[in-house]
Amino acid sequence: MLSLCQTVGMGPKPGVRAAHRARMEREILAVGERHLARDGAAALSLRAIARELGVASSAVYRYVESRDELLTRLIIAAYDALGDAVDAALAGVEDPRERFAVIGRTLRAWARAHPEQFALVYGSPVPGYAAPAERTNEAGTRLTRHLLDALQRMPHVPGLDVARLDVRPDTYGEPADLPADLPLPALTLGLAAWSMVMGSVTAEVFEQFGPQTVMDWEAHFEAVLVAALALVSG
Amino acid sequence: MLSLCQTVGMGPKPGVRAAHRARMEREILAVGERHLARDGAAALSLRAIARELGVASSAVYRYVESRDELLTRLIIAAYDALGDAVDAALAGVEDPRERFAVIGRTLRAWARAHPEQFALVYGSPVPGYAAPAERTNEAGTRLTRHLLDALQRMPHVPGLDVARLDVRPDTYGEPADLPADLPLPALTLGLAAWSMVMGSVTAEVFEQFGPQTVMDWEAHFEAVLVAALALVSG
DNA sequence: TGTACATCAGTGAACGCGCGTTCACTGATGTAC
DNA sequence: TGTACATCAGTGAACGCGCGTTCACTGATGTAC
Repeated sequence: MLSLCQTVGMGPKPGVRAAHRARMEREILAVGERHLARDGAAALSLRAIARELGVASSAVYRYVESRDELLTRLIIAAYDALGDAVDAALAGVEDPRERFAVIGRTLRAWARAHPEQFALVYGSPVPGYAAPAERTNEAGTRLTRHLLDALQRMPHVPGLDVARLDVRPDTYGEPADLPADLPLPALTLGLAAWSMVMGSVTAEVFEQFGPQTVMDWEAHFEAVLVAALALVSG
Repeated sequence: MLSLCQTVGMGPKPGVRAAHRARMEREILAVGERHLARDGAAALSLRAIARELGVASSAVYRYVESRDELLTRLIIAAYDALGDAVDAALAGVEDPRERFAVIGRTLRAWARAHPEQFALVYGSPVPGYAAPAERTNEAGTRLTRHLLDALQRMPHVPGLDVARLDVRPDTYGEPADLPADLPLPALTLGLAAWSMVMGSVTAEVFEQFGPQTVMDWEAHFEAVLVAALALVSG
């Protein structure tokens, strides 16, 4: 891989060191992800990671500024893993209603496969740690952008009399990614529909409904998607 | 209070000790709640509680079996605080649709006032700790019982063509509290509507929508309640 | 009412653990001439 | 191509911290006669 880069001449030649450094950074992140998945964010420990890598605990500080900085990287990695999954799942899907459903299904599948990562980004915040928005924002909004795009492009056929939604324009702000031409009721119902999807995934992954309530989550979730879409788009 | 009990003759007389013990138990729980609110469940520490009470760390073990047992008590206390709030708010409200809305509003108000308690019971699970269901179940289902009761008694006018909900009866189990005479589509839509409410509260309290998206959460939440009720009950 | 004994609350020291982070250091890898 | 110097990776010891939990103990509160 090193020689390949040199042969093809891409960028400054990496050298043995740069290659090792890149591999080490990847391994730290990978081990961190495994520990996260097993023990949760609060228990994430640089010493434990060093131990597993067979290296002195101080060596990790060559690659990572601090525990909190590693947490930040793990958050970004989680957002990106989910974002990549959504990108892949959306490929070739044109109909915006179907795109909404695909985003929901992908979120659910990813959350089930990586519950601790899901908790890290969409669950309760890690106490004593606040992710630096300027580093996480870009990865964190990938899913949201797809979602708002789909909402904007689907037909707006509210599933209820919108006059009953007593919402004024200044209820919502103007974040960078919010499409300006999304009519107000569609925005309200879109957020509501998405909260329904998120709430369902959360209920399943965190087992909020207690035992013996929902037996077939797959079927229930498909019904939730139908209801969510009916709300926004008829 | 002590003398009162003796005079009225309720049960075995408490004595100075019993009174002190009861007060101590209350204080430990209260300090625990404050620490929980400030630092989160993962940081809950018996030593810190003892320190604040001005007592040797070992003394706490007279009243609490272990850290995990205290966590269990705090979970039950949180469920009960929310349950009490819901009970109080529901008093005098007859219309089941309004009762559904009141439950939602109370949940939101309580979650905003006690975000860490909310996270403890409805957020990501505490790693390395599983609440013993036999102790938490009763308090944990108080809200659910009110909810299912309201769902059962409200008119069932689905907000969409129920034929599109391809849900079979065996999608759901038969937990003790699930009313048997709740028709299948109403159950599906009820859970979906409730997920929407929960998802909205979670989004607000955990700030999942990013900055500058929803400015007036109060107004947005009222719209969510309207949408939720429209889904189940027209 | 008074005394002997049992129960309980709280102490303080200790065990053993893991953590984040720093620091002076050795040895290997790169770079400039 | 060879040499002198700068950079980097990794070591191991240390600092200071907080934690849960146990244990033998003192002194106060209750109970039975």
